[in-house]
Amino acid sequence: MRGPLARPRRPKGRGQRPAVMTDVAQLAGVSHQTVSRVLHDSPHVRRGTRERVLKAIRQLDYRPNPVAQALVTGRSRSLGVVSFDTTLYGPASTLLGIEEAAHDRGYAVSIASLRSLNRESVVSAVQRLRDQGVDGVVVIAPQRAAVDALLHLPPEVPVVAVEAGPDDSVPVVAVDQHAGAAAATRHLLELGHRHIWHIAGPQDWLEAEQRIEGWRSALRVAGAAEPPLLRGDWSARSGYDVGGHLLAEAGVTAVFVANDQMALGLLRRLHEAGRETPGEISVVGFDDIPEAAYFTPPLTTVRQDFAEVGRRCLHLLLGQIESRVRSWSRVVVAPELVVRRSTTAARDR
Amino acid sequence: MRGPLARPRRPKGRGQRPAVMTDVAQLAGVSHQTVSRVLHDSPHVRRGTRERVLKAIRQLDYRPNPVAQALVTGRSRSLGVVSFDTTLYGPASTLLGIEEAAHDRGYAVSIASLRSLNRESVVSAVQRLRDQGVDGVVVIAPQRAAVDALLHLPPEVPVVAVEAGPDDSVPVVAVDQHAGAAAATRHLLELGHRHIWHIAGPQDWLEAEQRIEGWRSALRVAGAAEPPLLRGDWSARSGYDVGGHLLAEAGVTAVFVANDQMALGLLRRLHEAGRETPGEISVVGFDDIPEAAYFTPPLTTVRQDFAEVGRRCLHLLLGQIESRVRSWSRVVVAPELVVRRSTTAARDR
DNA sequence: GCCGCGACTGTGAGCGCTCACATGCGGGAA
DNA sequence: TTCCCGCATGTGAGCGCTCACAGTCGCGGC
Repeated sequence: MRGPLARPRRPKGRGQRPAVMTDVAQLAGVSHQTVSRVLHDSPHVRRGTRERVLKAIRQLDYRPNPVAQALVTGRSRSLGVVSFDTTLYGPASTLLGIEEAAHDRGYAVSIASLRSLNRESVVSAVQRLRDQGVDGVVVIAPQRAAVDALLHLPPEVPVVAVEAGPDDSVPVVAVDQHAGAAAATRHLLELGHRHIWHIAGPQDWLEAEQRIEGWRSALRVAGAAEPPLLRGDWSARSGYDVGGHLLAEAGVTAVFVANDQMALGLLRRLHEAGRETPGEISVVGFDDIPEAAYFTPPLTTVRQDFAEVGRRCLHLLLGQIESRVRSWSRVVVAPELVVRRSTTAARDR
Repeated sequence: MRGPLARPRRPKGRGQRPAVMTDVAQLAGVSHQTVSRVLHDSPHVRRGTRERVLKAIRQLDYRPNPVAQALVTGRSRSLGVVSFDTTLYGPASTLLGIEEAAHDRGYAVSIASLRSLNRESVVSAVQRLRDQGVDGVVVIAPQRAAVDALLHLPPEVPVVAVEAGPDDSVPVVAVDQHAGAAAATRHLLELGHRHIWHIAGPQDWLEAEQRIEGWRSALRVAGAAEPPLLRGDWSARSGYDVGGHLLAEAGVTAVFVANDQMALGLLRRLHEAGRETPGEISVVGFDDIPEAAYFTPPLTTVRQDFAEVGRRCLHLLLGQIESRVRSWSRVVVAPELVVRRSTTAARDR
């Protein structure tokens, strides 16, 4: 365990070999079991004994070997996270939320990133983590393929998913995409816009679909017409490209874009075409990435608390691990509309 | 190891307990040692035997228990990464580069994120990873404090650092900040600008200091005057704020900003003040985040290949682990100026 | 004065694997 | 034929720890 330089098994010189439990026991004049009890705060240790052991531990700078512990207990106190692209703000923030919460609870976190997104890759990433000894896994991969994969997982590994749609197979933590999208749409409607266009994310992303639904339902409730659906791929480039089509349409005054990057691309496109935002066209994004407040114009968007999602995932997962039952639950965190300057009232009409 | 649901030690029912090496040995009619040999591609196994073993492995869906392997070999085939804010594009990309490369080499990756940045926090993060059993650690924390911490690490743990300044204590992988900054400055100079301002990052960040040096040296070479140094904190907000000061100065026509986010803030500020970019003021950023191409205007910036940095780190680290020597080296990856539309020739003069 | 019981401590096995070594076997050199 | 050697395989110890159980000790009750 203690690393490459500790090799030569049992260097006779006693020199630098990290102390093990027996060393502590010897120094304290007790058995290894007593040391273990002290380590685990067992009540049946006399005060004096405990103190002697503690002192020996300090003296030898002893640290329990987690690998040995894991071998015997069957628990490694480590978790795995599989994620698609941790370079993206959302997943990165969720990951950070998980990591910090895990750390606080004494768990380590291993990551496995997916290069491609299909059932197989997700299953094998989970398997890899599993083989590596983690006690549980959280899957950040809100795509249909990933959800599908979750159903094909060996049932004995505790799993929690982020945004995994309505399947009841595993516990899920999700932001209420529907509500967020509806709020964005309503905001535009309330400003007097009649036709609210939507640039959606890719089809296989659940979040994209849910945002579409939220948009639709808000439109329906308001009795507003539903313009044709536009699709991007989350990138600024795609927002820019789709913006081109939008420009070709007459009378576009309001667009709800499924994420901030695409909104940025759209803003750029509109600017190039000399269309004023929000003067002529109002734009709402989704996510509230840190840069959104400094776009031109500052972007009205829907904030998702990714870190909170991460934290919730962790708690759910630990609950599952510690209770040893594969429970089912769905935790929803609320999004928040943040109004900035990319939206304004519809002109006259 | 095999997780919570495998508990009851030795469930007599043989039922679902994952197969262990002995099971395979029994089924194949060989000793456990032969199974181990097959697993490690030892040459001294007769072809027929090997095949029987392989078949048994498949039949039982046997997978070696990595925890047991780690216990006996003293190697866990896992690496740790400590990083400051993995939500930022740079660290996130580097992390991804490391993870993918590690995966390809059969190593797992654990993360430890730093909530605050000081010597102590870095040391304890490394210690934590270490205690958890990793074979080596890469530190992504290009701040003075982190470099300082690197010097105080127990010498027996293999470490590689990202951007850790000129100290010769640990191997380092870094982008050539000096060259990048100089290229950016030169670009502006070549466009005919006389006064190139610089908005730098925070003082304790090595990258910030190196970019300042690059800027200065390019100025010096060109015999250009050096305007007062401005400081931000990497955030768009700070770029916006510092932009305010810049506005107060007369005759500012060119600004080299130490990262893209601050450049975004500056762009925003200039826009609000009605100053045209690049017409009146040219702006260059640093990093080339994916959004930079869609800023208004598209940002001229210096691209850093973060993923490559991650990959190089990994190779250096594995070299160190596998050779068991703490070598020293410094790998430099070249940045690249990418010219877009936020810079243009100085007007007349 | 003896039994029993709780508080404290020790003993040994075993987690699943690898390492060092022992053993068996067949074939070419002497 | 005999011997030796190298290939193929097996054996046993032990990695550092926890679990289950087995003491040991002192004290109150009958």
